[in-house]
Amino acid sequence: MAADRKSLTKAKRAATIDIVSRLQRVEPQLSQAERRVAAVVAEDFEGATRMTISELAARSDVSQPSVTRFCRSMGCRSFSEFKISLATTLTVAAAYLKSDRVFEDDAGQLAHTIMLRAAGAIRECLDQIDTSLITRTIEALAASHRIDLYGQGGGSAAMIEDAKLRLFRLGIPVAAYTDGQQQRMSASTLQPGDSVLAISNSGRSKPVVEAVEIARSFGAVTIAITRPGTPLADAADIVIAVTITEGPDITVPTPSRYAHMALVDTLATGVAKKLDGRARESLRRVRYTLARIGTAIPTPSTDPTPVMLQDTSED
Amino acid sequence: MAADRKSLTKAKRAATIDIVSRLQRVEPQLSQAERRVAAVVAEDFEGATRMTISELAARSDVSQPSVTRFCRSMGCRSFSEFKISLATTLTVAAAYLKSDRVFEDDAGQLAHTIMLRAAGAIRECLDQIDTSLITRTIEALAASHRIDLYGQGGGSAAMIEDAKLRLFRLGIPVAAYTDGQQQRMSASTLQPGDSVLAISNSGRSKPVVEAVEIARSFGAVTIAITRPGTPLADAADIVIAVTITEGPDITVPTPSRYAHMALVDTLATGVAKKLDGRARESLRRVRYTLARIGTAIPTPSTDPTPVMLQDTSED
DNA sequence: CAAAATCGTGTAATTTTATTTCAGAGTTAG
DNA sequence: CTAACTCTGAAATAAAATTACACGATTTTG
Repeated sequence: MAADRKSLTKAKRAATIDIVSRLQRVEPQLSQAERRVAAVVAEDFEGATRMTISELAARSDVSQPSVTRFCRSMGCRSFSEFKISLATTLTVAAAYLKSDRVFEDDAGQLAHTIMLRAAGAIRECLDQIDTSLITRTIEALAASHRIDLYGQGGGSAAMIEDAKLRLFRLGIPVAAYTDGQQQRMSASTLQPGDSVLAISNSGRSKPVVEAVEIARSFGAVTIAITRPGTPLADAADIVIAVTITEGPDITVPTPSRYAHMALVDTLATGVAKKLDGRARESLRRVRYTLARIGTAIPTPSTDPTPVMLQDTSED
Repeated sequence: MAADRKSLTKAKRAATIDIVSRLQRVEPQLSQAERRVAAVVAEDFEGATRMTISELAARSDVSQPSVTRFCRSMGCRSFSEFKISLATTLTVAAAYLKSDRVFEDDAGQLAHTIMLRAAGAIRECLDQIDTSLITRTIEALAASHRIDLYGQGGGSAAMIEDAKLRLFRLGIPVAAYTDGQQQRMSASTLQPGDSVLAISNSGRSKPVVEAVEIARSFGAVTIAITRPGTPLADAADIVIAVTITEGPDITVPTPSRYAHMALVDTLATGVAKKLDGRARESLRRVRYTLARIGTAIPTPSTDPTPVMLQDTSED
């Protein structure tokens, strides 16, 4: 009884965190009926959050009071408190703890998991960036006569492509290379006043590292968005270090791309602000041109579509 | 039909997430009593998850049925469902914007703004997706003999490129076209059993719309990730509607790309789960091959770097 | 402008859900 | 074998949530 009271007190605080692992921990101390409830809950955590006490009791083949007792044993004051705690736990778990258990049956769950992780990556990135490096990078890019972008492999290649557009729109001479050979070739034509921006999640893409080393040897400012402590990080002048937690499930795409893209957006916007007049004029021209060609003629309907929507320059 | 889809979407969405932004969105449509409830909830989301209906009614100074009606207006079937949804949302929200970091300098503020908006776009997307369409799309893609990806303009082109990699890694014959001419050419070689996935933020990229129409006429399943009510949305069989709030500043890249990428990741993961064995084997081979060539040889140092990090397949 | 229809709201009834009480069954210890 | 104890569910109770309904305010319509 004394132990009971004590655990209850402790539970009070712990109840807000991780019901799932708590369930596993206290499981041996549960009575038979309670254990049956635990089993049913464990079998479908998600569903448990939507059950009423009578439903759960019926499924567990125990009485309703036993369910209430179970909740108390779990450190919750009531059944509904238990449900709320469980729901909270599951949400966190979806993204971080049980990352490879993706509910294939429910597309909503899947989307939820993926997107939560994506947003998490961006947040993680925001938490760890060194703003002084961002400032330096923006200055370097804004002052560059020419910018080369290097990335290899699918994810980074796409990000490089996107980065090209971001900078290109500002009227900066920029080129993106995803091929190792071309990267090295381009790198050897760089000179002081030029910059290289290399993106690699692993930081171990050999061609990229080599190209960066070449670029550096020719006096270009080399900037890398990558993991710290990797060959690429060692090779570059300015290293924007990003470490994103990866899930173990290989079928889930890495969320680091979101962080990289967010960084590129930040840099591009920073450069745009720095160049202001010039960049704005470039952007204006790009938009104007696109509005006239290669686009469906805006339907003059009653549709109150804002002008923005007819702009395809952001496609 | 439009009304049909809309109501279906709304009903389906109920089970999904982000009550908070939905609250803000539907707020103007609420009645006076409901709005009072909304105000009380908004004032203390956290606390609302622990209130009973009578408590909430008393605090809002409305009757209990009004609270129930409020929950229905929010797309929940019952008060308790509302509470669970709210609890989930809060947890998600915490994960999305829990960066307590305060930035003093300009670069930091910039990064903060950009990244918050990026995360916001993903959340917005999560809030508005119709999960049944996601399911249908995953099924269509998984069953396809061949998949064509169309996107034009910078942002979408990069996303298409990324999507190609995601699907390609699963062992699916996939091709990405960013050129209008090529899109049309490829589209006319499609046949029943093939699919097209088109991405466009504006939904008005003429070549893409035309290519989709051609593909459709040849019996391919056409899927579009775009804004609802646009030419592209009209042209495709399955429309995954995404409307992302755009900022007025033209120097800031559109955040819709994050949403599109997240959707592609969701679809790709869904397809991977569906194909499971086959996809896993493909992924394994891709990784194995990449681990042997084109990569820096892992330094056999004391560095406790997990194996994952030496994998460049996700670059 | 008045009658009708509609909408929003609360009261009261009803149903559903959760908790407490209590007694019986099973278990262990002396 | 019995006393003390634990576990459990039935039943009672309390609480919570929903439905049905009616009243008053507003808008619509002839």
